[in-house]
Amino acid sequence: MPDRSASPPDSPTGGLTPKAEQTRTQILRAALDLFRESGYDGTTMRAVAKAADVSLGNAYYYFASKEHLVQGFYDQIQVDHAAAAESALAAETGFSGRLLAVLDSWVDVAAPYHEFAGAFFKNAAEPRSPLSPFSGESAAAREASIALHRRAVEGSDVKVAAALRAQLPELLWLLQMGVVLFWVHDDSPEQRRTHDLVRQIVPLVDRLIRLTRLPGARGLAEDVVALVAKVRG
Amino acid sequence: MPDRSASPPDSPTGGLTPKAEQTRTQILRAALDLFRESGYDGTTMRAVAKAADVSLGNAYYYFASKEHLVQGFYDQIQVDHAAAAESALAAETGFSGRLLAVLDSWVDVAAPYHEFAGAFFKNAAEPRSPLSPFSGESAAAREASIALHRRAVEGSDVKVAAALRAQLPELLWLLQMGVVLFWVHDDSPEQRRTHDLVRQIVPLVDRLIRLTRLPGARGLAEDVVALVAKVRG
DNA sequence: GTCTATAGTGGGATAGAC
DNA sequence: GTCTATCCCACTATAGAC
Repeated sequence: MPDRSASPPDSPTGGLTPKAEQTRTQILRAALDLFRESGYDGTTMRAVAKAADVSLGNAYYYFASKEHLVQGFYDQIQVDHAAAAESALAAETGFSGRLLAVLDSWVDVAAPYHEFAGAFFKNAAEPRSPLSPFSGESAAAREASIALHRRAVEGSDVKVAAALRAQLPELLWLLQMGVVLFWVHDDSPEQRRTHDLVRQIVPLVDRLIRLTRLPGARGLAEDVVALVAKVRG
Repeated sequence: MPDRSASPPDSPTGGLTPKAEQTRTQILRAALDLFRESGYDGTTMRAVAKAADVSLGNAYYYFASKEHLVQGFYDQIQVDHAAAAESALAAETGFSGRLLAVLDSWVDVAAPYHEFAGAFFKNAAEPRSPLSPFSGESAAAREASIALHRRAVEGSDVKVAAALRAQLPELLWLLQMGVVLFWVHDDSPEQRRTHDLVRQIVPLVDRLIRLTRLPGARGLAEDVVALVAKVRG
C-alpha cells in the first residue's frame, strides 16, 4: 500500500514541524473564534481559511473536515473541566460531594459554550463521527474524563461491591454523558434545570450504589458489571 | 406578510387531494428504497426525484428538506413495531418476557434500516429538531410507543411500588431510547450486540423493579419518580 | 393547487500543480 | 505544505404549463 501523498496531521501536539504547528494553531484559533461568533453552521470553511490567512485547501490539509475542527473545543473544555473539578474535589471527602463536584463543575465550565454546543451537538451524536464521545478519535479525552471520575471514587469513602468498583468510573462517565445530553436540550436560563438534575441525581446514585451491598440485591452489581463487559465488545 | 406561493404539506395523512397524496407517497417510497440501497448520504435528492418520476422541485414541494423524508421512516417503523410487538406480547404473561418482546421486536423491525439509520441519526439528536424523540412534533409517535410499554406492564404480573407504577411505561420508553442509541452505534453483524444487550438488560431491569419493594430500598422509587417529574417540567 | 424545467447559489470536500 | 481550480450536491428561485 503506497503512502498517502498528503497525510494531514491529526494530533494536536504530535511530531509537527514548528511551521506546521503554527499554521495548525492559526487555523484552529480562527475556527473557534468564528464558531463562538457565528455558531457552527454559520461558519464556513472558507471563512475559517480566510480568517486564518491560509487557502481553503490548506485548511483541509490540517483538518480533514469541518467537524475535526471541533475536536479543539473538546480538548479545551476537557482541560478546563479537569482544573475546575480538581479544586472542587479538594474540599470534599464524601462520595456524594465528590461526584457532585465533578458533574457540577462540568456544567459550570461548559456554560459559556452552551449555545454553540447545541449547534454542533448533532454531529457529535452521529455514530461514525470522529466527534462522537465513543469514537477512537475521542479516546484520549474520554480516558481523561474517566480518570477524573476514578479520582472522585478513589478519594472518597464510598462502600461499593468489589466487583463494581473497577467499573464504577466508567459508569459514572456514562452518567455524565447523560447529563450532557440533558444539558444540550436545556433551554432554561443558565441551565438551571441541568443543575437541578445533577443535584437530584447524585444522592440517587449514591443510594443505588449502597444498595448493591444489600443481601436482597446480591448479584445486581455482578449483573451490571457483566452487562458493561459484554456491551463494550 | 404575503402568503407563500408554494406551501408544502407536512402531514402524512392530513388534508391532501388524492393526487397529491399519491405523489407524496411515490416520493417517500422512492426515498426509502434508495436509502436502503445506497444509504442516506449516498442518496441524492435528484435520484429520489428521478426514481419517483417527479421533478426535483416537486420533491422539494412535498418535503422541505432531505431530512424531512426521514419522518416517513419514523412513521413506518412505529407502525411496524406496534404490529410486531403485539403478536409477541400475545404469547407472554411474565413482565420480563413482555418487556423483552417489546424491545426485541423493535430491533428486528428496525434491522433493515440499520445502515442508513446511523447516517441521519444526528437529526434526531439535535435539540431543536422536530425529528428529536422529545420534540412536540414527535409527541404522537412517542405517546404511541409509551402506550405500547404500558400495555406490556399492565398485561403482566409485575409487582411494583405503587408510586412507580404510573411512571414505569415512560421510564421503559426511556430505556428503549437508550437501546436505540446503542443500536445506531452497533456495527456487529445483524446487530447481535444490541440483541445481547437487550437480553441482558431486561432481567436486570426486572430485578431493579422488584428491588423497589425491599425495605432497604424504601424511598428509591419515590426519588426516581420525583426526579422524572422535576426533569420533565 | 400541483407540477415541470431550468438556471442558479453556496459551501463541503478533493486533485493536482508547484 | 501550500496553492488554485474544480467537483458535487443540497437547496433556492422563478416562470410558467395544466
